[in-house]
Amino acid sequence: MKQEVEEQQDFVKEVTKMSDDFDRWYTDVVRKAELADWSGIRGMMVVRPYGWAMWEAIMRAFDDMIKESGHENWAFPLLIPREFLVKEAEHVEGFAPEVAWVTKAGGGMEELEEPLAVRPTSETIIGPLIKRYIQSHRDLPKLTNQWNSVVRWEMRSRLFLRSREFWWQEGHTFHASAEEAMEEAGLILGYYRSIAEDWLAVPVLVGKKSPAETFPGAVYTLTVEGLMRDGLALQMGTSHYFGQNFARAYDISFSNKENARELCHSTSWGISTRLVGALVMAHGDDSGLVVPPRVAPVQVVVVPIFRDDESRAKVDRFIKTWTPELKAAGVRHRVDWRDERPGDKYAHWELKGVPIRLNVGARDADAGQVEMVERLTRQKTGVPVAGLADRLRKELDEFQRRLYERALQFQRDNTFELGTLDEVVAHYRERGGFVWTEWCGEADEEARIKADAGGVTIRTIDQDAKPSGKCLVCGKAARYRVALAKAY
RNA sequence: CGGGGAGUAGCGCAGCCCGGUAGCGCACUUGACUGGGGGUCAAGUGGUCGCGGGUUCAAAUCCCGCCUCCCCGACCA
Repeated sequence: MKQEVEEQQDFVKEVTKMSDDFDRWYTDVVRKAELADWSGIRGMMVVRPYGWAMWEAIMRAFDDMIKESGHENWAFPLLIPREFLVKEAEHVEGFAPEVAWVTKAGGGMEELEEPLAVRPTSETIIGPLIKRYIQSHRDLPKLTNQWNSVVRWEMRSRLFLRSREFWWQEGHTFHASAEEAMEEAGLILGYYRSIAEDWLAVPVLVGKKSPAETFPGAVYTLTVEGLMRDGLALQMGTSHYFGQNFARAYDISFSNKENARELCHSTSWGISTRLVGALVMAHGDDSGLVVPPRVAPVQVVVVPIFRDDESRAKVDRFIKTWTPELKAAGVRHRVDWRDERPGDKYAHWELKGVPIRLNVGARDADAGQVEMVERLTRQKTGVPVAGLADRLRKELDEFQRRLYERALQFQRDNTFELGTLDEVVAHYRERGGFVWTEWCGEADEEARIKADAGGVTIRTIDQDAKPSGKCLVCGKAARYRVALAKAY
């Protein structure tokens, strides 16, 4: 027996409404739900335990996936000698504007003979180091990954989405053949899709980047693109195939079965703490966060309700009869005994997006039940404590599924099909979302879209589609079916 | 990095124009009554006024330099 809550708009009062100002809403939620803060050092953030715990859940999930397929974690240096950094011309050109340099060191701040770059990504240090470990075709594939932070000197920053330092994983793999390397890039993209969809409950478009959006130095870049609730797209993970570009620059080669020297084929791929921002912007509402159960630091919060020592003791005893069962069942839960009023606690945990709250008072103890309230609809349901752990696991699975369904519906409602640049320009004057259209493949036409439609870019190319129509810009025969969007 | 705005208690702000030794709300502490959606009352704690320099008998207030944050642009996971 479920009862609807009449008015649910204003339960959490300390967050700017999403509809009033999405950017302020986002910042309010990230800070007030205790995910992260600015540090006072320009562009550098502090990730707080509640935010980091979500990243930890993502790390665990992804780390399990790559271990399963034979990848190994390494640690490579933070600082990259200039001579290494500059070897792959296209790559350097792409990253040069945002590299931070160490030029002085020691007590006397002595000038270094060779400046050291703080890694913006590690291709250029891993390349020259990994070649030591690759001699023969028997040493391949080399499937490496590292969990670390990197520094990119961004001019404008946003919590989780763009900061001068961010935490991520960067995978770097080396293969004996192009086919195998391309397969690797595709395998990882599938993992990224799973992280986004199965774990974060964010549906994504999966495809290839246009040349203009391809990672510097890559032959091609694969991407997963999510849609945030303000209609902007967010790149949630990329996987790059390098061909032999990096192997050539760093002479990463091996002896094949015929004892001939051959260059490796390599890939790299990454997902970052940006995904925590994605989860906020894809699921949040005017009351704050809504956290997908699979990555939720707290899946179930218990709010005891009592009025004196006697009822407090009674409620405490009652709660202790079933929390061990929750623990055994792997339900991440917390009992909130803080000395606050129940209403405060409700608002607090709603802002933090905890999927399920259990209100437990003396009445419930007598009845052998709890009052279950779920975060999306705030529906209240009386649930007997017999079999509570199983029930909660079912509810959490259901919550995860509904969150994904809701996000998928949103994505569908905000995905359009248009044929001409004029239509695209008109569309983005009014709203956001993805627009599928067809494109000839020329860089000038791509630049034209960006210029005319106010920053709209090609987010991804559908690799399976065979276009039959005309390019939206020039009207010539189209070669690619592409998804457009304004993006973060 | 260009244009605009701002830094005063943990948070949000007033005071600055017109110099005279620091204030309000929330939070916090203690106590009482309370407790199923952000309660009431009372008494308290907390500040080198972003940093450095200058002018002055005297600087949160005026002048110069720097740092940080916010908004708008160009660059980006």
